[in-house]
Amino acid sequence: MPTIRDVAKLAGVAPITVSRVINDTSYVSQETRGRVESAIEELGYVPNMLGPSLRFQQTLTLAVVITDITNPFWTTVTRGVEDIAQANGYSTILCNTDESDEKQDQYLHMLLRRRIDGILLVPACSDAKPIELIRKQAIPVVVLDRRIPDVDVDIVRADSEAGAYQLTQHLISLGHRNIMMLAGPKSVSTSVDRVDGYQNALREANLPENTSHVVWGNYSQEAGYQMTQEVLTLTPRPTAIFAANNFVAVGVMQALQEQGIRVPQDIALVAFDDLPSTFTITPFFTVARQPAREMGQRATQLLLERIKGASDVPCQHVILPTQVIIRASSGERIAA
Amino acid sequence: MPTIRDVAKLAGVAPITVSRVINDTSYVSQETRGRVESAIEELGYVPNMLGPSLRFQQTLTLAVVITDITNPFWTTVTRGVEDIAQANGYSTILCNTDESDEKQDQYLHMLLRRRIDGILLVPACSDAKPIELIRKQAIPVVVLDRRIPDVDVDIVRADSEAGAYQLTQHLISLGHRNIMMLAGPKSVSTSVDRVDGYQNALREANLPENTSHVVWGNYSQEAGYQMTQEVLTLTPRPTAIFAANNFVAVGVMQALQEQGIRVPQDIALVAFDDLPSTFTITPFFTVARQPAREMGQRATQLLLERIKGASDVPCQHVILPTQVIIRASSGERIAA
DNA sequence: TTTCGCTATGGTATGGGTAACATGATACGC
DNA sequence: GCGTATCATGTTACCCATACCATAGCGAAA
Repeated sequence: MPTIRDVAKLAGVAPITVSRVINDTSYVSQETRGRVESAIEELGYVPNMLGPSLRFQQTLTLAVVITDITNPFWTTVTRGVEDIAQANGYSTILCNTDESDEKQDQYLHMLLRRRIDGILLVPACSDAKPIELIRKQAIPVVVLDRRIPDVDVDIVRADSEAGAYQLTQHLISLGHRNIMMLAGPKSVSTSVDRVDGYQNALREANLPENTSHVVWGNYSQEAGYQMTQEVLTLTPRPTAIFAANNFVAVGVMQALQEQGIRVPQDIALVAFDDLPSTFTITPFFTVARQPAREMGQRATQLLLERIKGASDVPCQHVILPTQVIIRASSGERIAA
Repeated sequence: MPTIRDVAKLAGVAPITVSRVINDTSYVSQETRGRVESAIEELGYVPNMLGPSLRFQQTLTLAVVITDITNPFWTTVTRGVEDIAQANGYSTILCNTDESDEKQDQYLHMLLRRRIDGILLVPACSDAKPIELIRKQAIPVVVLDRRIPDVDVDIVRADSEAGAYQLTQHLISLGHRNIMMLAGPKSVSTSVDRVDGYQNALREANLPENTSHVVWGNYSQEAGYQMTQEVLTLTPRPTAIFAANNFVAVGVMQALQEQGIRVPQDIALVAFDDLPSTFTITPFFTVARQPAREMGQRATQLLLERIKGASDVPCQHVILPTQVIIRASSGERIAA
C-alpha cells in the first residue's frame, strides 16, 4: 500500500507538501499541487489515519454501547448518534452487549485499547464500575437512557416515570382499578422508574394500596409471554395490563391471543416504547413513545462538548419528555 | 494516560519486559512479573493498540457495511459476523449506507483510512467501482447478499431465485393464475433474482406469457403500500401478491386493510424474508426465510481466510438455501 | 537600501508497542 | 574446563502523517 513518501517521491516533493495538498493547510503552488494530485491518483493513495491518531492522541471515533441491537429503539438512538457524529467528522463504532455485564466489560476494554475519543454507554447494569473504568482513562463518557446510582456522570434519558404515570392515569380514567404492571429487571433504572410512575398514578388516584400489582421480569417477548400466563391465573383477573416495553407487549399479546382473550374488550393493554411502523401493519398499542433519535443526538452533542474540553462544567442530567399515543389497545371506558 | 514506559519505570524494568508480561511472549521471572503486574494495576494501564497497528499494518478490525440498519435481517447478519469475528480476536465496525451510493463511498474511504483488515460489503448498487476501490488498497473483501456483474469477488448470499420459485409454485399449486410480483429496485440483484424465480415458476407451470406481472419499486414499506394501491386498480384484480421483502409485505398489508380487502380470503400474500418473532404477534406471512445469521458467519469465515493469506484460492460464490414457511397469508386452494 | 510580510518548500522529531537482535547469567553434559 | 541450551532482560529500529521550526525568494513599504 502506498505511503505519503511514495507519493512525494513520484511527485518530486517532500512528504509534508503532499500533506499540505491533501489537507489544504498551507501554501502550495498550482503547479506543485497538480503534480501531487496526479501522483495520488496514479498510486491510489489513501492516507493512513493511524499515524496522526498515534501522534496526536485523537482517533476521531466515538463508540455507542447498546444492550440490544434487535430492538429498533436502540438502532434509532444509534442513528441519532451518527447524525451528530458524522456532521462533526467523527465515525462511530457500534457495540452490542445483549445486557451482559461481561460482554460490556470486554467491549469497554477493547474500546480503551483503541483510544477512541468518547463513549456513549447504555449500562448493562446499575453498577458504577464501568464508569470508573472509563474515567480512569480520562475518556469522556455520556450515559444513555439509564440512571446509575451514586455516580456523577452526564446522562441523557427519557422521562420513564412521567410516561408510566400518564399511561396508568389513562387506564384509571377509563375506569380500570385492577391494573397489572409487567416490569423489566429490577436492576435497570428505566424499569424501576416505570414502576414508580405506575404506583404514583395509583396513589394519586386514591386507590387502595393493594391495587398495585407488579411482576418483575425482563425486557423480552418471552418474559412478557410468561408473565402474562402467570397473571392470568390470578383472581380477580386484572382488567388492564401495563407492559414495561415494546417486546414485553408483544409477548403479552401472544399469550392473550393463545387463550382467546381479546384486547381491548377483555383486557386493556398499554406499553412503553412504540413499535416501528415498518413492522406494525396496523398501529394498535397505546404507548408512551420515547424520542429515541433525539436522545442519541443530544447525548452525542454533550459528548462532543466534553471531548472539546468542557470538563469543568458540572455533569448534566438531560431528561427528555415522552409522548403518550392513545390507540385501540387501551379500549373504551369500562363499567365500574 | 499512562504508557508502557510509565509502567516500566515504575516496575524498574524495560518496556519490552512489560510487553512480555502482558502478552506472555517470552520468559519473565515470577518476581519481575509480580512487580510489573502491580505497576499496571496501580497506574490503570491499558495498552494502546495504535502503536502495533501502525507498526505491523494490522488493526484486528473488520467492517460490515449494510444497507438498512432498521431491517432485522441485516442486524441478524451482523450478529453472525460478530460471532466469528470475536471468536478470532477481531472487532467489527458497523456502517449503515441506507442504500445510498454516496454514503457507501464515504464509509469505504473512512474504513480505508483506518486500515481495517477486511470488509464485508452489502453493495448499495450493482456497480464494480466500490470493489475496485477496495481492491486497489489490497484489502480483502467479501460481498454479502448481492451479486455484482463482471467482477470476480467472493460472495455469500441466499438463493433468492429458488426461494421465489418455490413461493410462486406454492401459489400456483393453490390455483392462482394471476399473481402480482411487487419487486425491489432493478439495480439490486436479489430483486432481479426473485423476479426471475417468479417468472421461471410461471413458465414451468406452462402458464401463458401474459400472466407475468411485475412492478418494480424498492425494499420499503412505503413502496409496498404504493405499489399495492396501483395494483388494485387493475382489472382483473390479481388473486395473489408476491412481496419481494418483509417491509414491502407490511406495506401491502396496510394498503389492503385500508381498502377492506382480506388476506388470504380476498387476496393471497407471500413474501421474501421472515419478520422477527419479537414483533409479530401472530406469525402470519407465508415466507421464504433466509439464513441470516449463517450468512454472516460464513462470509466472515471466508473473509478471515483471505486475511490470513489465501489469496491464490479462486473466488468463491457461496449460495445458501432459503426455507419456505407456509402460514396463513397464502390461504387455501382457490377455485379455478 | 533595509526591513517586513507573504509565498513556497523542506528537515526533524514525535507518538507507543514490539520484532529482531544482543547480552549476560546459570546449568548441564562430556 | 568448555561448549551449548535455557532463562532473563535490555537496546534499537520501525510503522506514518504532520506540527514545529527553518529556509529562501520576491515584492512592497519605510
